[in-house]
Amino acid sequence: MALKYKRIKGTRDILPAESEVREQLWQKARKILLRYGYGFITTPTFEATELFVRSVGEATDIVEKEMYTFTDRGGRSLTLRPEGTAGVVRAYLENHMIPPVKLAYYENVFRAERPQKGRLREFWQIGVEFIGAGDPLADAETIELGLTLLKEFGFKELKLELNSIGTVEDRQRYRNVLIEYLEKRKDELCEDCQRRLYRNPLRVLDCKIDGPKLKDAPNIMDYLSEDSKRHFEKVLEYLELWGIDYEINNRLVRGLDYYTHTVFEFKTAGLGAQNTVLAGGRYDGLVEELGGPPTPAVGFALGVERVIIALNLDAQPPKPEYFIVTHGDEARKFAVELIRQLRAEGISVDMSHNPKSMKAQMKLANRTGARYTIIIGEDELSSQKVKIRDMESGEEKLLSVGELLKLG
RNA sequence: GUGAGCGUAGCUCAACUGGUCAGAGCACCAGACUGUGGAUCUGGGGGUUGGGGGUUCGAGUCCCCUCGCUCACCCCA
Repeated sequence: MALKYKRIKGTRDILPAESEVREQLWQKARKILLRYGYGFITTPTFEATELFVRSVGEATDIVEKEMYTFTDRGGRSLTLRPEGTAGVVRAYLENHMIPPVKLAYYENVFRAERPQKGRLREFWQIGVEFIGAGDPLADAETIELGLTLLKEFGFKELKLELNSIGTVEDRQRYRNVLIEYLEKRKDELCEDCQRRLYRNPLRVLDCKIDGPKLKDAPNIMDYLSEDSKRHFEKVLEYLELWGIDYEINNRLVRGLDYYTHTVFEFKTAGLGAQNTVLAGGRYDGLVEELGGPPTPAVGFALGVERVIIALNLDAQPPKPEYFIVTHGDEARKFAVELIRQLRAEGISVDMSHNPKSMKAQMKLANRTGARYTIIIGEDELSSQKVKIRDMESGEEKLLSVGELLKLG
């Protein structure tokens, strides 16, 4: 194959059939989001680099090595958004929105990772941000909304894992204790974890190699403040009230620094190593971090491609209702006018734009999947009728243009 | 960034230990059917076997480099 231009690694072409799948997912999501009081927002694809460094966190992998950052012609450092929350919070502040406010989006995000199953460099997320609500009910509702969306998409087997990482202070306290604990076992840790020990000690517990060995590691629950604990318990109470199954995973950590208190992930089979389809949590410090007043918030994002892969979704590309086949120059001219009228009436109809044999036109008609073929030739012109052929049954009947238009 | 596997027509794949091995099916186009698709038959276009170098009388087939794809690690949706 000697193609001159190819897709950039980790990007995809979304063809007509998959476009239908995505549209269906988004329509389902929209319907439910409206039910929960969400409005929709679209923010720019790129923002000032500093916005993401500030919100996602300087020391996170996303910021350190996964951002598509470039300098524009004015010498400003810009970045293709690696996630959706930062831009939405920025827009919330910039547009002086009044809390509480619920904002949902469907947008592409970019991360320069090595692609693999369920992981792309450009991928799409459906996300929600509930800004200005600090009550545990908001956490619980957000989780319940995520579950509702996934069920609506068709998921049957889902595992909800959740944890609380408390406030920034709680986490700092826990971090210190954990580092102390890990330092004593430094020699037993794998290479990666020795490196992670000071940078991201919470991650060590999640390590596939070392995690299981550290059964007696300090538990974050023991280091949460009373308020934090109570908040988390309230969240669990609501989930139980609604009969939502969950599993507490005290080693669940998120890769973005802005999270506080509740963090959660929905996992599923069929995704290879990337088994999380939806993840999120509370981020009470972010609005303030970005220059606003102290404002609690909670949200999540789900990976559209992961949903499609996990559920093995597909759909038919759109088909026209009619396809016009002509014989002779006069008939073609007649068809050109007819097709315009039909389309003006809202009917989907197409024809061959290159003059071809009737056989070739019929083949094209067949391939487009049209329900009916409209055949126009000398006979039809002289009788002022067109022949409608049912492509399924092969039945044909003559109709006047007026009758055809009425039929729709 | 690290590791493993794979790269032959648009697609799915053949070609024994290096020797008519550059093929098949599907798809596409045309004809059989000078006004009719999806079936059948016939024919046609399309590949510098990802690219470069090497070994050899001779290389998709062996060696090296390179590019690309896939999966996994890391991390994440």
